Amino acid sequence: MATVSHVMNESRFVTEVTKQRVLAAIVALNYRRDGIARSLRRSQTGTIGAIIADITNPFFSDLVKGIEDTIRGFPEKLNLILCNTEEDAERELLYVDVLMEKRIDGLILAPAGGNVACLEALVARAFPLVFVDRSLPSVAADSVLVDNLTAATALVAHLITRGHRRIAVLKATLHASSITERVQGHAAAMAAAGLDFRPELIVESASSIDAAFAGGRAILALDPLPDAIFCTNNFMTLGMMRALNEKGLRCPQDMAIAGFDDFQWADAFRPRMTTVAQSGYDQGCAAARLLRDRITKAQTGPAVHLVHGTTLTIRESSG
Amino acid sequence: MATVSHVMNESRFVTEVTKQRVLAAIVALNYRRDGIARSLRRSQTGTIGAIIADITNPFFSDLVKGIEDTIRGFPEKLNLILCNTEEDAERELLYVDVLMEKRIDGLILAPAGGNVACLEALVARAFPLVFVDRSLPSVAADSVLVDNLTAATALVAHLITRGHRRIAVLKATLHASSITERVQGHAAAMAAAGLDFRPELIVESASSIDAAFAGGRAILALDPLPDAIFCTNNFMTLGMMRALNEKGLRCPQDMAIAGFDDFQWADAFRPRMTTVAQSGYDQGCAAARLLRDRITKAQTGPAVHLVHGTTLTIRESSG
DNA sequence: TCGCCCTTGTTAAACGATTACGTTAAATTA
DNA sequence: TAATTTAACGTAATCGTTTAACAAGGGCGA
Repeated sequence: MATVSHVMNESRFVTEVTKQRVLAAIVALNYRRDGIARSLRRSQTGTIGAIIADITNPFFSDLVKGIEDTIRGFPEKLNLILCNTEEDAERELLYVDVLMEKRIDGLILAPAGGNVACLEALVARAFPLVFVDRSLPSVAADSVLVDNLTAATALVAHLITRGHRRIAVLKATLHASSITERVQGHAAAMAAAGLDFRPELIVESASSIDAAFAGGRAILALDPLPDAIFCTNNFMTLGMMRALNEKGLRCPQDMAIAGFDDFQWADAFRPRMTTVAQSGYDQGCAAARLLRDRITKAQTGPAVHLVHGTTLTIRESSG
Repeated sequence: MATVSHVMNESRFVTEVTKQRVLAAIVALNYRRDGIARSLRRSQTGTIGAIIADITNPFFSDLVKGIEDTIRGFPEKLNLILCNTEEDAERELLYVDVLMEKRIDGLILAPAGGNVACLEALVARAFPLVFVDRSLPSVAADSVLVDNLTAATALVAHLITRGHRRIAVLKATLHASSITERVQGHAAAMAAAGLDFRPELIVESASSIDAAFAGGRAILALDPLPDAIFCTNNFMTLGMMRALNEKGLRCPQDMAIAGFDDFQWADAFRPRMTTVAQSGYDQGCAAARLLRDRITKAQTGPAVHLVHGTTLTIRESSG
């Protein structure tokens, strides 16, 4: 029994002849070792969790793809359990609980916000946790993010250089740091250009295309109309375009649009969208690597924070 | 110890007072039960696997979303392990192996093809398995599919009624039943219209946007050019559009296009695409329900096959 | 030849739950 | 009062591995 284990794990020398006998028996009996019993004994499961907002959002599916592609390359065979919170903090908490009960080795999380205590408890006992896309300032976990503030500021500044003055924001109502930073970027760019901040130009909607459609309608009901709109993520952009089409307004002739998050098929889009592009894939890869380092204790120091670059992609939608 | 277990599982009567004592101790000690030990003893893990081609493809991310939304509703708390094969049969086999070692309770699979023996062995020992998007005829597992042949035939017939005669196919080189059926649909529609089948009009490329771009170039290098192109999935459509743009050809004026799989944001697409739309989400939900019934033994009969409907959505790209 | 070490293989104690079976005390019956 | 039933909880076996500790056999030097 022990010898079989040592053969399978190469954890001790076994003579070639017995090794062959073991291997032969394994195929003869069609034996597969029980990973559950193994996990119990070794107290590690080779499974990590990813809790994200919505796999349907291309940003997150790219991210998950990055995670998967990366962990597949690791010698320790890791698997990924996927959870969608739909931005619901309660669901997040529930998922964290069941994943911990499943004894995952680590967790990649795009926090919905609001579960600070629970997450602080995790990092307090050195559980491998890495934030992605957003973070919670009070929780000292690793993170991979982009500089939303700077990127959004640059995007809105670009709109201003194109002559737009009344710039509205279609904001996803998330408690995510990423979104609030993007809105702050708008304010910063407006202030820098000496334009006054008008609260009625910030319109919120839930983070889905349908909700954004409604939000877009609200923006188009403003009087006077804005001359440009900044959409804080790709669902917002899509919903906004729908509202624009419904009203028969043309972009960029009647209304300029610029958004956060590029699409994989941006070139099939009309109008071609001016966006801040970020690579969900690369961020997923980086997050997976950080997590692995925590799991293997290759990294035990204080939280490391990676800031990935964004690229302002100017196309025709911004006028 | 036994009493604690019974309190947590409500598996035996326990007086209110001891129950409260147990509960109090649980919070006092911050006790979480170990799901791994539990799984070992009960020999079921509450985890299912989903092996799909590529989470980046909106069809599959919708599908996964459907699975997740559905299993979250089940009383038995199930979790989902996600695996991308990228259409590689070897990777599929590897994933099946490690998932079985992890003792998953069931598996939802979009088979890449080629692992017949292994999958037959699974169903032979009544392991819960459901095919999705494609199936393997010789493996008697549940499935949820669409009628690709009929749908593709109707789509190509539509192109023919629009006056197109030389209709090319940009085919994803998959060994998947779905794709071959779609190509057969093309042949069927052509035959029904008395148009002759020209093998040089079938161009293959791997299932990614980049590969499809190359395939699209190959189609546009044909002499004479086709007057319409049928793209067998959404990656093909995107790649084809890229090739068209590159050559400065306009759709539908210079070339008609029709594709399989709709996009969530089809209305932001230009030209508006004529497509066969299918709901990945609904198929995911259905697959999850079938799997649950197998896991709980609510269903033990012969394989059940669900055929979901498709809708031919005629927009402007087909001319 | 004896003792020692080195090499390989075996035994058994974990891991932390579930659950069949046993036990105790109180309640009921004869 | 003794016997039996019932209610409530406790004991210990079990799931299938890993791995520390032990054992047996062989080679080698003194």
